[in-house]
Amino acid sequence: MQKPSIPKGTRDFTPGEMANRNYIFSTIKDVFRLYGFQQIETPAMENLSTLMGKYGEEGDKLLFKILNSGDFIGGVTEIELSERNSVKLTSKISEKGLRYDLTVPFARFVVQNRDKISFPFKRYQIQPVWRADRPQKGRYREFYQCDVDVVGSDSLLNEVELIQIVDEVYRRLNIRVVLKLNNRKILSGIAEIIGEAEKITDITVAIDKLDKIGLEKVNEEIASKGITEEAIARLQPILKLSGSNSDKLEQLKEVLKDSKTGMKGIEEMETILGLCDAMQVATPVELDLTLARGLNYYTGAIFEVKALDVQIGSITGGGRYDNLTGVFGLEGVSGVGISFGADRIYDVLNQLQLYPETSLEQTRILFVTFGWNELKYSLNWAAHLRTEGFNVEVYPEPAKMKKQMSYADGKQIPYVAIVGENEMNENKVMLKDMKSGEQRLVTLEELTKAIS
RNA sequence: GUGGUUAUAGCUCAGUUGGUUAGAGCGUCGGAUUGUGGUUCCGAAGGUCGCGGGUUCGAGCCCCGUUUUCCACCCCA
Repeated sequence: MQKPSIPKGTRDFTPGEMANRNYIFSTIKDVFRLYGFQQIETPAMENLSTLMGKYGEEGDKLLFKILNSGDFIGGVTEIELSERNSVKLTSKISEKGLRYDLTVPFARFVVQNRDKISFPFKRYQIQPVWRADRPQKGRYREFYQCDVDVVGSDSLLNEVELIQIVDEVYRRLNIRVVLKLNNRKILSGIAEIIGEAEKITDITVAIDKLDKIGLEKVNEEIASKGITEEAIARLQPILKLSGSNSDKLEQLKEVLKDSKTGMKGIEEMETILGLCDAMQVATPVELDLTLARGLNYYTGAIFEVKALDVQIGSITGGGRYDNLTGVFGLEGVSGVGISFGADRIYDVLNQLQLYPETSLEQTRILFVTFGWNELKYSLNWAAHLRTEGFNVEVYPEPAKMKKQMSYADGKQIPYVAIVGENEMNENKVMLKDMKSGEQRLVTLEELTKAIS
């Protein structure tokens, strides 16, 4: 007999775990709806041509590819096989892949369904994504993203609205967070000012590690990318920025005054921060230049949310992308969006034990019986109670009392209706409150009242 | 993809320098208790020690390979 197992980086969820996960999903969904976002779904698999090249070279490697059906090796020549070039061979034997995120499929969706949607289009999407990553803490190969995006509107109000959503979701979930904010235009301005505009990616990736590896190592890494000493020297004041958001912006204005792009970024940042103040966003919003991660397509604001009380990667992230649909042939549509990492939020909630107590209770009352006649009798009562909106179960066989009662206990069902001959004759049931242990003989009407 | 780490009952874990028939707690099932769960007592089922190979008279323990777990790097939710 074989021992069953599941692929690495994937997980099963028990009913208890699902109750907790659904609490997260419904909280997030409720807030999304509060701002008028509408739900869409896209297929788990996309054509590889849609996915490839959208996440950089690293991303392509992390895509799960689906083997073509049937004789997938048939069209491959001996020469191609003997070359042993996996990348080349992949395109011959696989044309579909599992989605890597929700943003690219969404871009595809917008382009393909442009006749059915009007801008600004506000959608949310809660679905699993897959990455062929090596699993570790807070990192899975299958995990859920909860995306909200607005496309077809340049207004910075959209950024602010997303921040309000973050604020509200984490307020409802009772998680203390900080929202880090950066702007790609400011980063571009920095690269421009130090005279290394083409090296912006190398520079930002290195800056991103400032917290982790320290100033010296960052400088080493930048130098190793072939950036001149002079440029590195000019970068130093930026790396050492400190003080409040407005302090930092003042210092940046001085440094970036000759960069049109950089100044535009600062202006955007000031607008967003100003509006957050005006909207009384409770979550601390922090200008953080080291927040440089991000997919290649961010062009304006970049967001990241970190939990304050649990050490885990970011639990929400996103940003503005000016031309995401461009690769699919629809130019000039700007979008901004964020993604809540449901599985990391789940880990945070587990660690902090922040679930509401009621989230386990599903069934309100269980009917426990002594014989098949009593069972039949109970089915009628149950049917009636269900029309009243109660979640009701009838134990499917007249098993031993202990067995039936243990079942109620295990599922934490708060009420049990015990039905024997005496109860049937009186047209009543014995209602037991499982918490207090008290029980009394009641009519259907009294029962309805007692368990509401 | 790189480096380290882990794997023993459904779960959490013991298991001595390599030595007979691999243990515990929890859970499950049965009984004490034929109209009463959560407490208690008794009992039972359940393991090719991740898998494959090697060393040895003898391997859960040592060696090699492989898969898996967790951690760090790369990257990311």
